[in-house]
Amino acid sequence: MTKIRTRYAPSPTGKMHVGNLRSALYEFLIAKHEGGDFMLRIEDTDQERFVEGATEIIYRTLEKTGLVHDEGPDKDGGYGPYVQSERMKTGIYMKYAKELIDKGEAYYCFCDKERLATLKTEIVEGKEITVYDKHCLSLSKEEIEANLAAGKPFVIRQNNPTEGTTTFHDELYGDITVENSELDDMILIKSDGYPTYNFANVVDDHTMNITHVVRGNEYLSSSPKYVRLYEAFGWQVPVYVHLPLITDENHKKLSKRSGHSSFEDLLEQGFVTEAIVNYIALLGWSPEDNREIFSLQELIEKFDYHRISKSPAVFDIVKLRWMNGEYLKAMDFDAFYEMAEPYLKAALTRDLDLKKIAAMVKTRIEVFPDIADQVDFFEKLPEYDTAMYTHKKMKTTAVSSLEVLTEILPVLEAQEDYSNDALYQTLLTYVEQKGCKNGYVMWPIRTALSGKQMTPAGATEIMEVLGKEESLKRIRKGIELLSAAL
RNA sequence: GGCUCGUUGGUCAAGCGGUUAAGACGCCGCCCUCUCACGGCGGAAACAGGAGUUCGAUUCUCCUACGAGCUGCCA
Repeated sequence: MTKIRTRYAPSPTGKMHVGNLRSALYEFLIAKHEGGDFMLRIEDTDQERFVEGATEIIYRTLEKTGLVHDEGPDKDGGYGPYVQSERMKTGIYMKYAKELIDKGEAYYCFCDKERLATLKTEIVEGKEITVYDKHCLSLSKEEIEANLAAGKPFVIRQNNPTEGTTTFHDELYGDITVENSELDDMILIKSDGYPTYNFANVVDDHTMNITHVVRGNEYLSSSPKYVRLYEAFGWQVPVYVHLPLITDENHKKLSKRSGHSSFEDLLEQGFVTEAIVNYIALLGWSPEDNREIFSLQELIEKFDYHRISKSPAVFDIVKLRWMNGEYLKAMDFDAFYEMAEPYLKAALTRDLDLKKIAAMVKTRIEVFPDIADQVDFFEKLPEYDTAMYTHKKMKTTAVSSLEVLTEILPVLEAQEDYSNDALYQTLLTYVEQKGCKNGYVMWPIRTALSGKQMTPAGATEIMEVLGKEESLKRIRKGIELLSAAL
């Protein structure tokens, strides 16, 4: 069996969106699962849409996600160049286009915009539907020569038959057959000399020995035209794997405007790379068992592309958040701290034990920005309503809380050891004396310390972090507020 | 409009002629607990509709509906 070669062929037009990333991931996995090669090819044949820096984003993203390419512009594997604009300079596309012309499978077209405009047949949903009428196919050799000699702008179009059908096979979708009359004579070479995606893609995939063409579903309906190109050249048609679309919650194709769907945006929102990769791997593919958490290495082992689904998948940020939380919980503490520290520092300016706080928060957040809301009370006691002291389950009321706080204050004032363990012992002793439930005592103290309904830690842990002075200050404040309210 | 593809709970999905139709996220309830979270247990929630084929269809075929993609000198 020949070695599998797949490719990720993005056009450098901006950020890498989740759909792009998933294509790259699947292309990588399909190759690596079989010990094949994965390559990167930059498709920059549209100079107008080229965005400065976009190529760098592609490199950075592939590197960060671990989708290491075996060949690419920066890693010559003998099939270069790997950038289409550079390939064009070698004359490769024009050479093959001419070969097609010689075979009668393509032809020069000198039609200008004005003539094309007369072809407009109908307008559907604001878009003009034009079908080229093969006008230039009937040009004589002499006319063509004359036009060329006169320097008249031209394009080269594919010459598709008007009768019969074309069938191609997709690994996921099976055989797809279309009437040749539906195939319009698409442009192969643009008037600026650049090849269109349609042509460059076929030429490059063939000349770079790509065995499995893996790409988005949006190419499914134009694939018959590509297959005709392969056949016209007499080249072996590659294995096709068309991937289902990823949509937003409204089932619309993920768009830049719907926001936050690019890989970089997700990182900014506090997601970790591994979780993002893991999540998108499951968007359109599932393993044989029920497992959901996979490292890249494990994905390589398990990824059988025949299990890719055919229907589109909705990108669910809520589930991604859950998965990210799973990754944070499983993360080694030092690694977690390193990533959490900037968020901690942004939220806390006092001198507090950030590591202790990080540990508290680790199992309680899904993404890093969640930290702010969790720890804000350490920084500053918020304004709070004394109604919070009344808690049904804890059987506490404003009156009972005032009593507890008043009784415990001198004890805490006398206490020297403000470690969690020591404080906890002290409070338990008090609970025993009183003969009440833990919560009856803990709730009012925690409330006074935090001013919040919920905190990432219990009363004694909070005191440990806050320290004696601040803890007492907050408890006195609680007594003051309760007294005033009663 | 034409062509192509798709359609299992709100979402991701398993299923590939016979099942009480998995599992996960989310949601709800209970337990655990120094509040919340974590963790544990449980619950509500689905085969788009209609014809066939078959002893039997979620699984196969056709039609309809809905959705999406393409219909660019964009990829």
